[in-house]
Amino acid sequence: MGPVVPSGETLTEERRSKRDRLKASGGLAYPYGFPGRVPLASVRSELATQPPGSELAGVSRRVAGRVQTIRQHGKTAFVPLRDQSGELQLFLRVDDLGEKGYQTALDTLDPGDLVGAEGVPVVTRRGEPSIRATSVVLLAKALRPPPEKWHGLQDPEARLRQRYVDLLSSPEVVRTFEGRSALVAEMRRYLSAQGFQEVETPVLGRVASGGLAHPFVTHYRFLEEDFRLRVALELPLKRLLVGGMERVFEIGKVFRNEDLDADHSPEFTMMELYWAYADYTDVRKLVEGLTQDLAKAAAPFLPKEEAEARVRDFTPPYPTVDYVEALEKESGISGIVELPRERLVELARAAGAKVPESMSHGGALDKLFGHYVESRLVHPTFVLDYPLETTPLAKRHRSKPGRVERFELFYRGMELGNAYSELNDPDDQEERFRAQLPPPAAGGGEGEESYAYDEDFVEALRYGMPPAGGLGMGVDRLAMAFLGRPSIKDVILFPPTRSLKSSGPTPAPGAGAS
RNA sequence: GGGCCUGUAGCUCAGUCGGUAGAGCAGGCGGCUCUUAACCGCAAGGUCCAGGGUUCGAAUCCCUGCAGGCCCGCCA
Repeated sequence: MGPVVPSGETLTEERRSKRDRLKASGGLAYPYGFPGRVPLASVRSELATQPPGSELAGVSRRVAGRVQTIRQHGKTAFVPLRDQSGELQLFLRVDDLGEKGYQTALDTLDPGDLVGAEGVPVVTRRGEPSIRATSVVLLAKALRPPPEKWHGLQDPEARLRQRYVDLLSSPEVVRTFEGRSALVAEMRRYLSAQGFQEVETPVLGRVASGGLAHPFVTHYRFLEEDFRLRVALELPLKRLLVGGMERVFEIGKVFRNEDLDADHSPEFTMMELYWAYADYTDVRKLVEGLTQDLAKAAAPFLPKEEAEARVRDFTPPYPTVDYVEALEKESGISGIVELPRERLVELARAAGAKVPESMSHGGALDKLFGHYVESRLVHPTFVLDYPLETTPLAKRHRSKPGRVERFELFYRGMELGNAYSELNDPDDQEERFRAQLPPPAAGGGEGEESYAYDEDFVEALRYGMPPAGGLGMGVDRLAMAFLGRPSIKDVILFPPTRSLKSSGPTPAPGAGAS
């Protein structure tokens, strides 16, 4: 005997030879389509009022889907199929298919195969809606077996690395992504109805600004220049306000060269909108309307009680809290924002945050805010009016000194959106960018993690940007929030994974330890 | 980056005190003309994540590495 063949390859070979046998007998292993096919759910609903043991006499339907399992009983067999609409079983009988056709079907089919069938809609004596097939054809052979039919694919790593297997075996995962799709479609519809135009701005740019993040850097050979992938959509969109577009939005990927965890992914989808002649209070009303709408749009994708609870949660108006008041209240330290930077750094460290010595006053405040306040904001809540130095692109508050007109929307301790009355004074903008540059002696190698100074943006402001309100929302997080998923990986189809290194012998560090 | 946990058949999982590998599903063969995780019988299927160490003997104990999950820290 030859070397041991791994059993996984044996399974693949068995399936391959079934396919080839079909080909040899004149069948097409991979036909070009299956015209006239109707969704399985439509046949199911046609049969909804039919009593057990009856059929739609004289009717013929063509259906297609993936074989879930094959229950064979000698001269009859039941083959449940699944398509995107749902499930329906084929009822195969020697009497309908003939000896040869019946045998061929059972000899070639395996769970996981994609098949087409034609036949009469019937309800079996046991009451199961079915197609009593008069013909069955293989549409594509699955050389790999599907995961175990009862438990599905459980290995969390495999579910990410081979999302297609996760999807084909787990309708509820498909459902989540259908829900995400519906949310994004509703967002587009809503904004469009409010008069916003969707635009597309560059992913590649020389300066990655508009957000606080490490950019990904790449190289454009033709221009012989390094480019950065955008970390936010903000600055190009505001340039459009300068140019005379009054209501714009963009939904697109942004990239931040940072850690991956339950609510962060290095590439994620952002929606930003800019609204000329409005301010952050107008934007707040819009966010209430939009999120209320999204909660309703998500309802069909959730269990009834969960959907109702979510719709209740997102019934405006949402409570508002003042940033400083909330921080003072939760931390129990009055006058906290006036404390010197060094003291804030101490406090943040005492609260368990990892804070570099050089951290700015605003940065330390944000740590404290995150620690004391954010996790407690369970129901939708607007936090208003952030300290000036935390927010270089927002307009100074009209009545609260040292603050900007900004709000963030929190839900279940997670930030869903961020909005400003947009700063449109070019001189102030220049100054605020400068204030954000890393402290000269700080070092720490974190140089890129600041609001990069976008010179051309300041130049654009010099031409005059109308007063405006702006908003950014994390689309992935919206999907998490409205679809009730705990991890951002649950709403990203193909999340990043580490590469699998070849598992050759690793050098033994303490080689030959004796 | 720190802590805890996980990795065994294609899939889902057992594996006791360290004694040389198990089940279910899927697949193969046989049976069965209304099943619903169909059922019944037979046979087969393994790089126990990788490398090293301890030991007469390692899936099991120790070390290192790889991959993943959760918690913490951090950017949304």
